[in-house]
Amino acid sequence: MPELPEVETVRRGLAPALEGRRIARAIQRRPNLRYMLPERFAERLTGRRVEWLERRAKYILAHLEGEEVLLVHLGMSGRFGIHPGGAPGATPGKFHRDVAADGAGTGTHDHIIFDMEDGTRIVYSDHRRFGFMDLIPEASLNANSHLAALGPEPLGNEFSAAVLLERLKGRRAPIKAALLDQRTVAGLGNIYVCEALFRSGISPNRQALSIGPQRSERLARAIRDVLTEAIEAGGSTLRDYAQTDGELGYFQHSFAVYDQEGGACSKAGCSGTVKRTVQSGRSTFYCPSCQR
DNA sequence: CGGGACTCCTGCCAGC
DNA sequence: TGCTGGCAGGAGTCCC
Repeated sequence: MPELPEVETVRRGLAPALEGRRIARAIQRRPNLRYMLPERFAERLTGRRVEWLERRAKYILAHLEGEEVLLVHLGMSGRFGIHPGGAPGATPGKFHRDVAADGAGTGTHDHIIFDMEDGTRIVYSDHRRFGFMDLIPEASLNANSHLAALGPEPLGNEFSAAVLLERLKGRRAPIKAALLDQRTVAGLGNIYVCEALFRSGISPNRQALSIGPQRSERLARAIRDVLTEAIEAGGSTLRDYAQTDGELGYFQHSFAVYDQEGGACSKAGCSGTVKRTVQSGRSTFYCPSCQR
């Protein structure tokens, strides 16, 4: 799933179709995603105007009219498709049919559908169903269990080398695991952790507590740089992820180590080979020769 | 409490 | 061609 850059790309893709627009009808095609959907979920969304879209870590927050927030996590395979004029009723002669003219929203894994008042159909699909949605009062947003423990936004002002250093202090876990923990820094996932560690020349096996001010400086910069570049590239496209418009991000062509097992290390002057190992059940890619 | 293993679900791909 | 096992961008829960 999408990590921070992919989620940000999705947010940007959805914004023009949702912000300031009303949901004429929401449809839920199953009672649960990863978790049970809230009571009367579709009913409560129907007729509501979306004020604005925000991203926090890997979450998309749709602030709704009426002081409620639709919280969305894409999990591993969640995606939104936007179909202009795809809603039933958008085309004369097609009124009150559940199926859009182009069939959008009828796939096995099309779980949630938003028919906007301008006729745009927005379809949420998620074949692995690790994603989820919730509907929560605006006032309790910061107390929400999904959001409360999140670490600093790596692209925000609250993140710095000093903050990172503080958050790694005393932690015996490998730095790779510490960075995947959303309480350390919010929004990183397997790809960008591998890439940031490579850029900063830090071994994924190094204990988090052994990161000093200098390495923290390099690591914080690498995290910011790699995320920024990935967002500019429209995210990374693997297997089952695509942007809202079906276009593909292209940052995957810039991976230095992720999924590059056996490849030559791209660091200038390094003759190492990219290695794959497994840490807490997840693949780690790194160059043993220049990452220390 | 910190940290690691296991789990949820489905699809795809390599290898036999 | 068809089956099987392994793997996938996440993260909550359980257990030591």
